[in-house]
Amino acid sequence: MSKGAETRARMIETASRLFQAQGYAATGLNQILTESGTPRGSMYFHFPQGKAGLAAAVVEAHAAEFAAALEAVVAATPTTADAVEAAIGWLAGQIETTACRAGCPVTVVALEVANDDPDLRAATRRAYERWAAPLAERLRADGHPAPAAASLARGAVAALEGALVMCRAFGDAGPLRDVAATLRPLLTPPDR
Amino acid sequence: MSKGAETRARMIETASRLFQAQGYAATGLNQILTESGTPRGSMYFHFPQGKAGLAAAVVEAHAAEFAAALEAVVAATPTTADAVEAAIGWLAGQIETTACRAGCPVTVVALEVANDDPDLRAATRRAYERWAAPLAERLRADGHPAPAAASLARGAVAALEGALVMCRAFGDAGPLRDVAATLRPLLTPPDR
DNA sequence: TTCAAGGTAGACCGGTCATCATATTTTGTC
DNA sequence: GACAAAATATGATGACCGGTCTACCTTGAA
Repeated sequence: MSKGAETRARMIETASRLFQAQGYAATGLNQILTESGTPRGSMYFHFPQGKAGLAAAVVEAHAAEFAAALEAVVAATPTTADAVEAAIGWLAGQIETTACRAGCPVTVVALEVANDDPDLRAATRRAYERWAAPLAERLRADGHPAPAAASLARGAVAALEGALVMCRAFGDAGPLRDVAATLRPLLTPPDR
Repeated sequence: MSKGAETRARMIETASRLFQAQGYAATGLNQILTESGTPRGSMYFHFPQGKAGLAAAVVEAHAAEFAAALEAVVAATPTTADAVEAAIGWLAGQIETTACRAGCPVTVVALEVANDDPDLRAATRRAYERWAAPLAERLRADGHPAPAAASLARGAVAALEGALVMCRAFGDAGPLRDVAATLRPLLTPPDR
């Protein structure tokens, strides 16, 4: 990785963390620069679209990272229910070790910016679709017909995202565990 | 209603609408005052805690309104599944008539402010609990044991909230319908 | 080593932000 | 009508905002 690419990655990582903890509009570029130890001049070099461009990169990075994690647990567990539960276990760990400051930057950007930035709306949509895809595929392999599998996968992603928000309100990972219990009977194939 | 109380109510209603559409930090007090046609001096009179106090009033008002709506549909429908579906139908209508600018101000405040304001965190928690309560009660009446009913009710609320965020990203009410389909088998009593 | 491209440093800009303070007006009760 | 409480009007404050600009430095390939 070149020095510039490292600078860029640090900006994205710090922005993601701050967006998760406190939202998009409340996170100023000065804070991102200070906490990442990166220079202002580089911000506009790497992200010519400015703050929105940075947000797009954050959404894309998080989408890829979480999609990879879901694909990995789907490949490593016998049922969709087990995969989702593994993902939830990981998310719960994040919530607990960060005192609820960890969440989902895609949800932050969708809520705060999507109405006024069609590109960011599309980016957040792609992120959610990307997360539903491995679950839907697995559900089809479990015997669900394709439309129902896709719908159930999206429902599961919605439940996860809602649970993350509620963990913020409750101050603990309880809601994620509620969602794990809620989804289990739906994601377990009938032969189990 | 006195003139002052009307001013206060207009502030809360406008703030709620703007928080839903664009988030908390991106909504400045000037915009709230301009769009509600209310005076700046009155803001600090009615809300001595300032913007946070206004947010607390928004959360409280929305919690009460949606709890009342849930209680009404629970009382008017034969099963929990029907009640949740009626609520989802209403929410979908809001999403569609506002081009996705309607959402949930409690989720906005939880995401953006709860980490730095313990009072607002507690207020958002109470709101979610208030929404889960009528569902849990109904699920108990359907035969679910109390701990499972409470957990499933919270899971359902999480799914609803996540669906609202995803509607923002998708630009339509599709995710709410996915969640309705996802929850139906879980909320339908075994004798149906 | 050279040099072009990539990347950085840092000052500056006009604008917005939430809050505060105090004088004034309005409201509501007796 | 009197009067106290409620509500409003309005200007001011210091902090912060994202973006721009230009000179300069660093990197990486030939």
